[in-house]
Amino acid sequence: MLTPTSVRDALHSTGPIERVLVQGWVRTRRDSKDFSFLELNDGSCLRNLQIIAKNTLPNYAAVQHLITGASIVVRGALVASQGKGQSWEVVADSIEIVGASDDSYPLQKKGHTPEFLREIAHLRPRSNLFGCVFRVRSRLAFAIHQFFQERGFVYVHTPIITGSDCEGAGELFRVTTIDPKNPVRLPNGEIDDAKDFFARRTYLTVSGQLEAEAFACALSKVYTFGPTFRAENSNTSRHANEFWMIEPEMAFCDLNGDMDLAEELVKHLVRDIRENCPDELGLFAKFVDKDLLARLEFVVDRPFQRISYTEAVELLRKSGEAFEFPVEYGLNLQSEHERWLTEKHFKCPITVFNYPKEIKPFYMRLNDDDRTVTAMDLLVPGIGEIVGGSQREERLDVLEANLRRHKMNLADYKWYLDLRRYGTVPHAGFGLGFERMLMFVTGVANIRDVIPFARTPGSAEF
RNA sequence: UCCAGCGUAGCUCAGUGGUAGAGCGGUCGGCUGUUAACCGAUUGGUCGUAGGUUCAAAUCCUACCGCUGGAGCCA
Repeated sequence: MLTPTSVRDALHSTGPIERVLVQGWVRTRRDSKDFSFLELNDGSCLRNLQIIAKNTLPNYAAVQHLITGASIVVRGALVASQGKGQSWEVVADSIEIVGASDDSYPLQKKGHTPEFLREIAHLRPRSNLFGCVFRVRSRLAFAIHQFFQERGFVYVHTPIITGSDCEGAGELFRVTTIDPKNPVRLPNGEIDDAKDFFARRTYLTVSGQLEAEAFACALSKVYTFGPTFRAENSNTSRHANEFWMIEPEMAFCDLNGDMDLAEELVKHLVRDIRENCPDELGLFAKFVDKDLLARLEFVVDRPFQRISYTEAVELLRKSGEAFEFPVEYGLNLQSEHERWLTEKHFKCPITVFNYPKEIKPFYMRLNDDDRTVTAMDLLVPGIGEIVGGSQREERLDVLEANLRRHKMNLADYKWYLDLRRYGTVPHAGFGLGFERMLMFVTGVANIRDVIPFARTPGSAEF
């Protein structure tokens, strides 16, 4: 019984192999006089394996009708190629046609636009571009775990269904088993949430941060890595309603430690992908973003710039640039402002920290100036915000005051306040958008093209 | 959700008031250790949908749908 060899392993062979078994999908066929060339791809790598199908094969007539998309199992010999372009090829003894394809198969061997491929999300991983994207996605996820595990972080699975509805991170999807045609109602006519499955209102999580804080205040260094849901009607290339997020949280850590970790993480991930996915990056550099390799090198080589919000506002005001939106202390930085800072002024990733307390959520730690909180946003060229984080308010009285100032119900946060009541410690963390990081390392410009089956407003077909 | 642009063959696009087009793909044939192969022929259309203007609409107008880019929200 011959065990299958992947295309990747076959192409990396150090010598000829008398008997190999390879299987996959036909990318293209070229006929020669007495034989046919088949390009076989099995997704194990970007490159195809060339199969020589001689006209002495009993099913040669059928082989000559193989077109793009067909699946085959090939038995034969791996030999040094006579042609240019590849060092190894398989001379087939037999070709079993497992599943034929026909002329309605939408993928051609020529380039397709990502927009078209998005409409056939079930077939697009068979394209070169998306095969590369999803191999890199897998490697990036692995590199994230590796980074944290090597540094003693504990992986925490925070809940996907959550009861807290006011984390300040946007609109939430409701989770309910209430029959919309026949809900149990209160005397005042409102739906009785106490009769719902969890005996309260529940939602899909918008962040695992609050739960991660609880675990950081026990296991010291933790991280989450899981799906996140936002019900915002966002129609941009950087937003999806279901996305993955990495949220480290560290006890006994301040904002500087937090910024150090974010910078170290981003650099580690870029370095890892450069080292482990060179073929994929080569394809992105060729067909997606010509400046990709130079930008990634730049990121690895140089320290990220760090400036306070106040300094950023000063720089923007002195820039002489005609911005569409006003630059003023106390206002949020607009996309155009962030872009100017990272793309035009510093030309590298930057971390902006210490934002006015009025524009940031309740859990961020108040600075001694009483005006700013220890927020930090890591901005990268081309994408904008990739990391958002802060040192958390660990002082019980200040946190309670924050909750009141944000008009939030203290009783809903009893367990969160307990963390400050019993053995409170300074702690900090951030959220890294997994897809945004993937966009950054691949150069792919639309978030819908780095998610296997994207969920965006009006779109959940697959 | 707001602003702008675009919907023509399976794909990428040209056609901007007067006969529906090209390249690629598919099919057939030729040539050939080819490799985004090459050469010839051929196939292929509710011009996004519905109204309207006009002798005549892919082309002009209106609405709707879809997609793309930008903005807001943020990861």
